[in-house]
Amino acid sequence: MRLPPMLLVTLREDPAEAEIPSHKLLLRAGYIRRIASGVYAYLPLMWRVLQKVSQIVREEMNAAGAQECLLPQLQPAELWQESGRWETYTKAEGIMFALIDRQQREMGLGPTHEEVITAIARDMIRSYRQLPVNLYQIQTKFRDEIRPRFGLMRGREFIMKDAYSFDADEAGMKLTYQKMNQAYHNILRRSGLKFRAVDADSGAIGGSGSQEFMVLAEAGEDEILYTADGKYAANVEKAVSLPADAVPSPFTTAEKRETPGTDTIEKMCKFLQCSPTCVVKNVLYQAVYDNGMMVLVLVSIRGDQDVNEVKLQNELVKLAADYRATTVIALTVPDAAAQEKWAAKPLPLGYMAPDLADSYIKPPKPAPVEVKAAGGVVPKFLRLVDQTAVALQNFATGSDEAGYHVVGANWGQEFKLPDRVVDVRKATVGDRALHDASQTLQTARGIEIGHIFQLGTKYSQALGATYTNEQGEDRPLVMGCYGVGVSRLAQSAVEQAHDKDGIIWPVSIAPYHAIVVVPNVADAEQMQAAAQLYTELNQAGVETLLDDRNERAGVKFKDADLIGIPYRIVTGKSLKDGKVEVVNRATREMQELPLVYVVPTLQEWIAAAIAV
RNA sequence: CGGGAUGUAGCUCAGUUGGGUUGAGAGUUGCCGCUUUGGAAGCGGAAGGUCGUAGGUUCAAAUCCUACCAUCCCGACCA
Repeated sequence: MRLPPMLLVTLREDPAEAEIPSHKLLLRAGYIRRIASGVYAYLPLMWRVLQKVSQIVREEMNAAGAQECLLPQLQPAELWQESGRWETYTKAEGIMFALIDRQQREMGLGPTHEEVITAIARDMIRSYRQLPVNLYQIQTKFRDEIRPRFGLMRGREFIMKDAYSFDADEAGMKLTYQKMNQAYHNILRRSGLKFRAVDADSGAIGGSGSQEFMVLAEAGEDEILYTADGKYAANVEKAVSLPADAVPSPFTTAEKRETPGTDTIEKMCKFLQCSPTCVVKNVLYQAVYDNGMMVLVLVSIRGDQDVNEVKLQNELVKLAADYRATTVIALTVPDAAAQEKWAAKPLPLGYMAPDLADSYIKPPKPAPVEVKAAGGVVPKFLRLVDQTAVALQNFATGSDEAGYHVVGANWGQEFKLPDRVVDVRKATVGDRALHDASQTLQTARGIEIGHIFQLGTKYSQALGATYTNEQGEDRPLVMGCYGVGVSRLAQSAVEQAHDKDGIIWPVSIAPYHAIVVVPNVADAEQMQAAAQLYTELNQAGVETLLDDRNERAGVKFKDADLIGIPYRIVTGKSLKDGKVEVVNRATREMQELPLVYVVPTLQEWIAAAIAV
C-alpha cells in the first residue's frame, strides 16, 4: 500500500480522551476513532492487525479440531428466558442491549452465545456418534458495560472469538478443555505476548473449572498471584493461600473494655496491644438478589484478613434458594445513605460484634414473618464466619457499643459461632502457598484476554440439549466454552510493547511487516529504488508500505515509528553505493544492505520472528 | 448506578474567579505560496468557532443561574 491513498492521520499530541499508553498510541497513530463511549471504528491499519490476530486464532482453533461458524448477533428473548439469564442480563446491572422489534417481540444483542449454540446443539446433536463437537466464531459482541474504559480494552462493542464444545461426558469435556488450553497458549505465544495462565473465578457464565489468560502489563485491571516455582498462578479473585499463623492471644479472661476512638482494627490493636490475628472483625455487606430481596450479611473474619468479595458473592449465590432467588445481582458495603434505608437505629460502626442484633434492621412494614414482596429487606442478618476466625481463642471483637470492645472471648461462650463456615478470605502477596509453604505469593498485573470454562451441563440442562448414548439413554451434553478478546488482545500488545516514539508491534500481528521510506522524493534515483523495492517485497510476500509523501524525512520517520512497523527501509544516502538502510523498530538497530539482499533478508527475519 | 472532573477551531489548550469594543485567542493540523530536504524545519498568506444543548437573569453572557446532553476518571461487571 502506498501512503497517499491509504487513510493515515497521525496526531502530534495525546488525545484528551485517552488515559493509558496503548489507547493514546492507537488514537495518535490513526488506528482507531471513538464513535461513542466504548464504541470504536477500526481504521485500515487496525483492521489489518485484527485480521492477523483472527488468523492466528483461526489456525490454532482449527488445529485443535474446532470448526468455524457464524451465529446471529440479534437474538430472541425466549432463548434467554429458557436459560434463565434474560432477567439478570437485561435488568439492573445487566449488560445485554435489549430492544423491541416492530412486532413487539423482545430481542437482545448477543453479549455471548451459550443460548444460541445450545439451541443449535439441541436441534442437531442426537447421537454420541456425532460427538465431540467444538464450534467457534469470530464476531462483534455487544455488552452494555457499566463503565467502558481504555479504548478497546473494555468496549461496549468488541471483537471476540468464542468457542463452545460438546462432549458426551465429563472426561471428554476435560480433554477438549485441555486442547483449548494448549491452543490458547499457542495463540498468545504466536501473537508475541508475555502472558500467564491463571486459575480463575467462573463468574456469571457458570460452570466449574476455569482459567484466564493474562497478558502481563501494569495497566491491567486484574491482579495475579503466583509462585516463583511456576506451580501456582491465580487471579486474586480466586487465589488461595495459607494465612499467617495467629499470634497467641494476650487475653486470658473475657471482659468488656473501654476502647475509645478505636473504630479501625489498626487503632484497636494499638490500644489493646494485641496482634490483629487475635481479633474477630465483623464486616457488613448488603446483597441484592435477582428477585429484589435484600439480605444483610455479617461476615466474621480474622482481623488481619480481608474479605474477597468474589468468593463472598459465590457463597451468597449458593444460598440464593433460601431466599427464593437464583443469583446475586449486587453486593456492596452499605454506605451511610444505604444504611438509613433499612437500619432501625445507627449501627455501632467499628464496634460491631458477631451477634449484632437483628433489631438493628427495621421490621418489614406489614410485619409478615417472611418477606415476599420484591424489594423487601430480610429482617435477619445472614451470619457467616470465615475459616480464619473459627479457631481463634480468647479473641477480641466488637461489643455492639461504640467505644467498647470485648476481649478474651470464645466461640460457644460469649458468642455463638455462626452456622455457616465459609472461605471468603482474600489471598494476598506474601502469603505462603498451599502446595508448598516455602513458596510465597508474588503479584503482577494482567489484562484478561482469554478465558476458558468447563461449563458442564448448566446450559444443556436448562435448554434440554441432550443426546442418546450407546445404551440408548438420553444424556445432557457436557459443554465447555472458550473466549478470546481479539480486539483487546491487539491493544494489549501495544500496552506491552511501546516506547516514547510509538507502537512496537510483534511481527506476527503488525499491520505491515515493512515500510519503505523515501527521504527525498525529489531524488529520482531514490524514488525509483523505493518503488522497485516496494514491488519486489510485496511480490515476495513481505507486506510493505511505501511512504513517498512529499514531506520532510523527519516527518516520515516519526510516522513510521509511531505506527510501529517492524522494519523500516530507507532509500537514502548510501543508495549511491547500491545500498539501503534497514532499521529494526524494536531494537533501533540499523544496517546497510545491498539492494539485492533486501528481499531475502527481510523474508528470513520475518520468518524467524513469526516462527516462535 | 453512586462519587469526582471536563465540555471553547480537525487536535492540545488559554480566556470564565470579578459579565463589557482591547481582538474570541495561542500552539498545532489541514489548504495556498516561497524556501528547505535524514527525525514533526523556516517565512508569508488565507481559512477554520451554533464557546456542549435548551431555557433564564441582564442594557450586555464563553463568563452568572437552572435543566438536560455528552465525554473522561474512581468503585461493582467482564474478552
